[in-house]
Amino acid sequence: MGNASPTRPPRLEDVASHAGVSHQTVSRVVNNHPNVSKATRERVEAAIAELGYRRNTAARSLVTRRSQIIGVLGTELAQYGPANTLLGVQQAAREAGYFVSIAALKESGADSIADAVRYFTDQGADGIIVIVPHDGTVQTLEGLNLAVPVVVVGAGSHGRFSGAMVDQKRGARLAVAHLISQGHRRIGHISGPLDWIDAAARAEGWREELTSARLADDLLLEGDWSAGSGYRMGQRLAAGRTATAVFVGNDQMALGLLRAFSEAGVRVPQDVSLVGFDDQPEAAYFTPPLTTVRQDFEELGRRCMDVMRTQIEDGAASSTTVVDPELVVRGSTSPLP
Amino acid sequence: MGNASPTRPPRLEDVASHAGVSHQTVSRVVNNHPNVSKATRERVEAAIAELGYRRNTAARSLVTRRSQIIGVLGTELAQYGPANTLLGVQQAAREAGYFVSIAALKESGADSIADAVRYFTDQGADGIIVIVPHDGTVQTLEGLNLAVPVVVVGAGSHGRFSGAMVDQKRGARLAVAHLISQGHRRIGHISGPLDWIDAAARAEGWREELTSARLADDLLLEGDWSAGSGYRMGQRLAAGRTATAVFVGNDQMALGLLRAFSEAGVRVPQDVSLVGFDDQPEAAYFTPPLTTVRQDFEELGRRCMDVMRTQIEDGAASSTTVVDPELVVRGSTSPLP
DNA sequence: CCCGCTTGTGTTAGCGCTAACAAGTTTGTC
DNA sequence: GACAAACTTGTTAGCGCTAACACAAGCGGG
Repeated sequence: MGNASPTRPPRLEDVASHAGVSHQTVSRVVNNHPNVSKATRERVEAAIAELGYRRNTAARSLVTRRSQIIGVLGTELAQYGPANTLLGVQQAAREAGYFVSIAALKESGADSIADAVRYFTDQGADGIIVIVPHDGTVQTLEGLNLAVPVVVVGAGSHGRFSGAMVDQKRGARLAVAHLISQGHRRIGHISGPLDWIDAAARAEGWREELTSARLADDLLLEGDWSAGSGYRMGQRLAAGRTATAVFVGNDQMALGLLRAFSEAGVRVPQDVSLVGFDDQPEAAYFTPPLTTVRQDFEELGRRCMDVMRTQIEDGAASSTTVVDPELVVRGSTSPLP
Repeated sequence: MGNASPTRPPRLEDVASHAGVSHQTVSRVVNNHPNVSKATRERVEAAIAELGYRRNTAARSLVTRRSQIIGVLGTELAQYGPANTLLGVQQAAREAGYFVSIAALKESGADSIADAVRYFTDQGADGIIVIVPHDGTVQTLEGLNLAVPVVVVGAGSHGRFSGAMVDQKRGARLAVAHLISQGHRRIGHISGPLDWIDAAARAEGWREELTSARLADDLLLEGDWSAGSGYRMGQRLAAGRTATAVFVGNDQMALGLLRAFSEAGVRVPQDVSLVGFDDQPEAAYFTPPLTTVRQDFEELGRRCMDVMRTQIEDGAASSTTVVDPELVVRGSTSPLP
C-alpha cells in the first residue's frame, strides 16, 4: 500500500506512461483543459491518484512566469491590526490557490521598503500587498517602477496602486457623535502620529464632527499608538481637567489613559468618558470595559486579496475597497449628568 | 541611463555575452564559486550591475531542488506570542536568504494540519515550522511521513522533529518562587487549557515549586487563555477568597482577573497578588502594572530558524533549543503584611 | 467524396538555471 | 625543461513543466 520508497516524486512523464498517454495529456488533465475525452481524463486521474502525483511548482513557475506568490510587507506585523489583516489575506489567498510570503520591516524608511520589495520581486511574487500605513509609503513605491500589482492597505487608490481601507474618518465621526449625543461639549482627541494615514484621518473625522456641531476642536494631543504614550497624555489631561470626554486613537493608548486616570483619581466614565479605536479582544475587559470603534481587519485582508486577484487574473485597473467601521458601546462612556 | 524598456528581465546568457564569458562563468560568480579569476569576476559583476541582473528563483529551484522557502503554519498566528515568533523566524530567514510562507489554521485538528503541510510541500518548501502548541500536534505530524525538516515550536525534540521552546516550567517556578518569597502561602493558578503543552508545563512548574516549599497545590482553575475566561475565573476566586496570590497562565487572563477583582472590590496587590505570563507590551500599563514572566518570542523564532538551517544546510540531526524566561516585577505583587 | 471544421492527442522546443564533464592554461617540483 | 597538479573557463545535458504546432480521426454539407 503505502509506498515509502526514497525515490523522487513522480512527474508528468511517470503519470503519462502509467496511464498510457503522453505527458502533455496529463498536463491537460491537471490544468482542466477542455479538450480531453472523458475516458482519458478518468484514466489519467486514476494514475495521478495511484502515484500520488503533485505538480512541481518551480517547473510550472518557470514556464508560466507566474509564481502564485503574493508578498505581504509591513511594519508592526505583530500588532493586532496588521496581524489580523495578514490573516485575512492569507485565508483568501490560500482559498484561491495562492501562497503568501511575508517581510517584516523594522522601520518604514524608503530603503527598507525598497529592500523588501526587491526581496519579493526576486522571489517572483505575482503581487505585493503593503501594510505600511505611513504618509510617504505611496511615494516610495511610486519610485520603484514595479512590474506587478500593488495593493496599499490603509490608503485609497493612487495611480497604479490599489487601496484597501477601513473608513477611518467615518469611524472617528461615529465615536465623536456618540460622545456629543451624551451631552459632552468639550471633547479631546489623542491621535496617533499624524504622519500616519489612519491617525490623520481619525483626527480629521474628530474635527469635522466637532465643527459640524459647532464645538471647539482645540484639544488634540499626538501620541505614538503605544500604551506608554497614552499614559503620558493621560497624565497631562488629568492635570488639565479640561475635557469631559476623550476620543483616543487606538485601544492601547486608551489603556494607558485609563491607567493614568486611575492614578490621578479621575474616574471613568463618571468624570471623563473615553472612546477607543480598533476593538481588540482585550478592550472588553479593560477597567471599565472600553467603548470603541471596531475595525474588521480580517475582512480588510480578504478584500485586499480580492482586489489583487482581479488585477492579476483579469488584468483589471487599480481600485479601492472600503470597509465600514462599527461603534461598540461599553462602559467607558456615560451621559453627562 | 534608466532602461525602462518593457522587455524581459536579463538572464544569465545576457550577462554572459555582455561580459564576454560563458553563462556558466556568470553562474559561478553569482554563486560565489571559488574558481573564478579576479579579473573575470569583476568584469562579470560590472555586467550584472549594468544590466540589473537578478537570478530567476524558479529556474534555480527547479534544478537545485531547493526553494529557499520555509513554511510556517500555526493557529492563533495573530496573538502576541505566535505573531512575534513568526517575526523572529522571518527576520532570521531573510538574513539567511530564505523566504517565509505562512498558513494560518482555524483549528488544530489533524486534517487542517495535514492540509497546511501539503500546501507547503506543494510549494516545495525546504522546511516547515509548526506553531501549534497542542498536545497531539507531534503525533499528527509523525503520521505525515514528511521529507523535509520540521521544527515544532513549544515542544522538545521528538524523534525526527526538532523543537524550540521557552522553558515554561522554569518561568512558572520563577513566578511562584517570587510569590513565596513575599510570604504568600496560599497560591492559586489559572492555567491555560491543559491539553496545551505550555499550559501543562506552567501548571507543572507551579505545582513543583509549591511542593518543594511544602505548600498546598490544590487551587488550580483551567481557563482558555482569553481575557474573558480570566474574568470568569476571577469572579470565582473573588467569591471564594481563599488565595492571597494567583499565578495566571498569561497576561490576557490576568487582565480579565483584574477586571473581575476590581468589580468585586478585591484590591490588587493589597488583598491578592497577581503574576502573569508573557509580558505583552500592554502589561506594564494594566491597573496595577502587571508582574509577569517575560518570554522572548522573537529570539525563539530566530532560534527556530537556526535549528532549521543546521538541518537543511548541514544535514544535522534534530535538536532542541531552549530560551530562558525572565521574571519582571511590577506593581501587581506585594509582600504579605 | 472531398472540403472545412471541430475534437482529441502527440511531438517538439524551450523557460533559466546548475551539475558534470571536458579542455585549455597556468603553476610548482625535481 | 618535462610532467603532474592545480586553477580557470567552456560545452553539454537536463531539471519538470507548458505553449505552440502537427496530425489524425470524426462529422456534416455541398
